[in-house]
This record gives sequence, structure tokens and C-alpha cells, in this order.
Amino acid sequence: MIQLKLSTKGRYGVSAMFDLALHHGQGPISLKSVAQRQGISEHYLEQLMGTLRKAGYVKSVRGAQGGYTLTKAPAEITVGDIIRIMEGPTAPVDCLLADTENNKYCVRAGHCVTRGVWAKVRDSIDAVLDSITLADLANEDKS
Amino acid sequence: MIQLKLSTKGRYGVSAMFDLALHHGQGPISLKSVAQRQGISEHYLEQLMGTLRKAGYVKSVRGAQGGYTLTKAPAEITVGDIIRIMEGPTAPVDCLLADTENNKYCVRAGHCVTRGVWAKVRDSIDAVLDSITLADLANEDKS
DNA sequence: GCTTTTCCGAGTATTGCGATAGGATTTATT
DNA sequence: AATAAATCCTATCGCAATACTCGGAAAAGC
Repeated sequence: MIQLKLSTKGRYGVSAMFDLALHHGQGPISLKSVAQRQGISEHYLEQLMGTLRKAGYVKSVRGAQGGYTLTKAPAEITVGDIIRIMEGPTAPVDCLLADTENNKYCVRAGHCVTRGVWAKVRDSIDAVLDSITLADLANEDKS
Repeated sequence: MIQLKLSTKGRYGVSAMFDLALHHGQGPISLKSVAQRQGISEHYLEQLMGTLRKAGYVKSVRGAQGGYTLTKAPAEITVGDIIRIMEGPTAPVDCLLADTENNKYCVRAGHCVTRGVWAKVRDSIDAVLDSITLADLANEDKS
């Protein structure tokens, strides 16, 4: 019903990365424990972590006592990084994306006027998401 | 594939209202002409205009030579007004909405920390959308 | 060798989007 | 009065994506 909304991919991704940030420096953290603490399906979270691993934000250790660790310090990973990996570009409409066939829409009268609106929305979203790091969230949690 | 995205309801709604703003003061504008100028399915646009009519942003005149007119001056209608009507509240996650059963998610560890992030995103989106009126778009189109 | 864990691909139920269809009603025009 | 133009209303429907679930293979500590 409500659009302009994050899917669980983005939400769970941020929650899981936040959880890893809280345990940063404690060795590999198993997805089982992350899933339990954050209230996420473990099997589903596996898929999401695969995306984050391929993007280079986490590394994994297989086998018993294995798990995931952040590849960078929590202060060097922003919420925007995670959202963009999990949900793709944060453009509110397709025609703001890189030039593709989608740009056919932009020849429409009126559309290119409203296009400026969507660009401003995108920029303001990115500004907020890029201003918050995992370290900020971890600090907020402790206080 | 891409979330945090507007559906066509919001985009078409803004485009149609922008079109009505361009023709404000010229009597009822038929959906047929709006749909042609903006490149929207006429029948689908009917449904969207029904939503805007029930919300009081446009009034309709039935019969031949009928159509739609804005109920307020273009300067008094913001893009945010239209988006909120067409897409529902612009909250990126459910738990930011008014207290409902959705708040069950908020007892989760970590979630209430990330909740602050989503609130900031929502506020920045609203600030942008509420700062732009249909008159702004119409002026931009003429220049 | 057993258990724990990541890794991988497939399948699936539900949902919402983006229409389309068909008609009923209203009103200006001829 | 007949016609055409337009809004209004309800229903349906294909498609794609979401949010999982399932089953198992592979790796590594114990």
C-alpha cells in the first residue's frame, strides 16, 4: 500500500550490519546469533549476507565457530552504503538512473519538469543515509 | 528491483496535477487530453483522479465538455500533498506509522536504533516535497 | 567423524502494480 | 429527443517482486 518504502532487504541488511558493528573485534559472528538477536529468518539472512559479502563489506569464515566480520571499521561504513547494495540505486523514478532505454519517458511533456523534483528527493535521501555510519548507530545504542 | 521508489500512482498523479495547473482557469480539462499530453493510460488515470477528487484536490464536471479543475490555486498545492494522497504516508518503514500492530517490530533489539535513521529519511523527503508547489513547476515549464 | 557453519540454487506463496474491460450515469450539443 | 462526450464505478488479470522456505553441498573446528 505504501510506496517510497524500504524492503526488508534494506532493513534487515542495516540491522545485521549494525549487529556486526556491535560485535566488531570479537571474531566471526554466526548468522544464527545475528538472526536471533535481530528477529530475522536465518535462511533469508544468508542470502542478504551473500550480497554484502560479494560487495566486499563483510568477509566470512566457514565451518564451525565461523561467521561474518566487517571488512572495515564501523565508522567507515555508512547506512547509505548498505542500502545501495541491498536495494539498488535510491532513485525515486527510473529516468534518474544512468542513461538507458528508460529515458524514453523523459521526452514526455511535463515529465522533465517533475524530473527535477525527483532528483531533489534522491539527493536529500542520499545526504541523510550517507551522513550516518554504523559507528553512529552503535554509539547511540550504548548511550 | 529498485525500492525506495515512487510508483506510477505518484508520478502520474503529479504529472496530471501539473497539467491541470498549466491549464488552470481555462475551465474543465478532460482526462483524455491530460492522458495524451502526459502519456498515461486514460482509463488508469481515471482511477487516480478519483483518489484526488475524493481527497478534495480536484473537482469534476460530468458530461460532454466536462473534465477536471483544481480546487485550489496551483501555489497552494504542493507535490507532497499529491504524493501523500496517491502513495500513502511517505514512511520508509512501517513502524514509523501511527501506533498499530506494526509496532511489534519495534521491540526488537537494534531496530529502534535504526528507526531513527528512517525517521530522518522520512523528514528530509517530506521537506523537499512540501517545498515545491504546482505553481513552481508551472513557472519552471514556461521559462 | 561429527557438528557447526557458510554457501548455493531452486521453488513458492503472497502481494501490489499497472493496467484493461464493460458498463452506468451525466450533460452539452445538434 | 438523439447523440456524443465525458465522468464514474466495479471487477478482473497478467506480471514481477518480495519474502521467504527447502534441500543439500562444502568447509573447518572439535
